[in-house]
Amino acid sequence: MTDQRRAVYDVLMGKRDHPTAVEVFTRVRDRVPSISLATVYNCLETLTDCGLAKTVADERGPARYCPNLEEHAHFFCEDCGGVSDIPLRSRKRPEDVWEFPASLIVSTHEVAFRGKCPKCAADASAKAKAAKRN
Amino acid sequence: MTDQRRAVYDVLMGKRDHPTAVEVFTRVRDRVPSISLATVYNCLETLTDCGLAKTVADERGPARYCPNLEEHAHFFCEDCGGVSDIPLRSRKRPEDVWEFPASLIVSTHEVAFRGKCPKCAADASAKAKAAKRN
DNA sequence: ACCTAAATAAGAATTGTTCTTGATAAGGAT
DNA sequence: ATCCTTATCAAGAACAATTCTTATTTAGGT
Repeated sequence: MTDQRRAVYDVLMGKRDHPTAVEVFTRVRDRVPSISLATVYNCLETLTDCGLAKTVADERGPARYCPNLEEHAHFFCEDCGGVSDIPLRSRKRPEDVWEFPASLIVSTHEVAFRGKCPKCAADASAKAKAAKRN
Repeated sequence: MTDQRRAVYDVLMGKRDHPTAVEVFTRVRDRVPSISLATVYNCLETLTDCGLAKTVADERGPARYCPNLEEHAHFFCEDCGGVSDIPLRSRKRPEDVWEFPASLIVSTHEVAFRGKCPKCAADASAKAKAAKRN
């Protein structure tokens, strides 16, 4: 655990959103001004290899990083671009919903939902109402 | 529907695997030798916009394309790199397994599983047995 | 203090995809 | 049939995100 790795880890834990590597880079430079983007990538990879963070793939956009180690899915808001965690219901498993062929071995899964977050959904319906009145 | 689009569509339907844009490109050149990769990208985008195909994002690898319009998840084999479709159990929904905050509106989801396909799982266990004997 | 292995910084290189530009073609109006 | 409008295409440049390469720095063990 080097200075750089500690700083990257602290940044990730400090604001528990889902920053991209570049966002981590800009945040971490406050503490380690000499750090390079490549090092941030290296540190993030090291942390995920150690199981201290997870990567969140957002389609073709930049990868995001997540300090939530619980099993969970991700929700991507189409309007504001925000990312949030969606927990698994207790005692439920993906196998309850999808039908796997026998003898297929599943080791991991990634689940992404897209739509409107509560805030953007409210904004959109408020806007729709306003349009109706005119 | 132009020649190029028809050819791309036929390639996608002909061999119902999950080709990348480059794979589609090499296959479609048999029929339309003058086609360019950029046109293949354009055609694939047009087809997905029309709802005739779906894109399958494989982490940071190249995007793949899928002619299966049914709702389904994807399985990525860690060993052979193969991609296969995983159907939803009848009358089951992702909402059965994940807990969404109220007033969040989900419009789409993408589900990816990783692990070993039946073939690679069999190969791996055969190899493990062989190693045990020695 | 020295040696070795690992981590870092800097920037080049790579990969997959999108954009730009001018050329080409298709369909409708004259 | 010719012109006009619009969409599509081909080619390659541009782009963004990430990875690789190389030399330098650092830390820990002898």
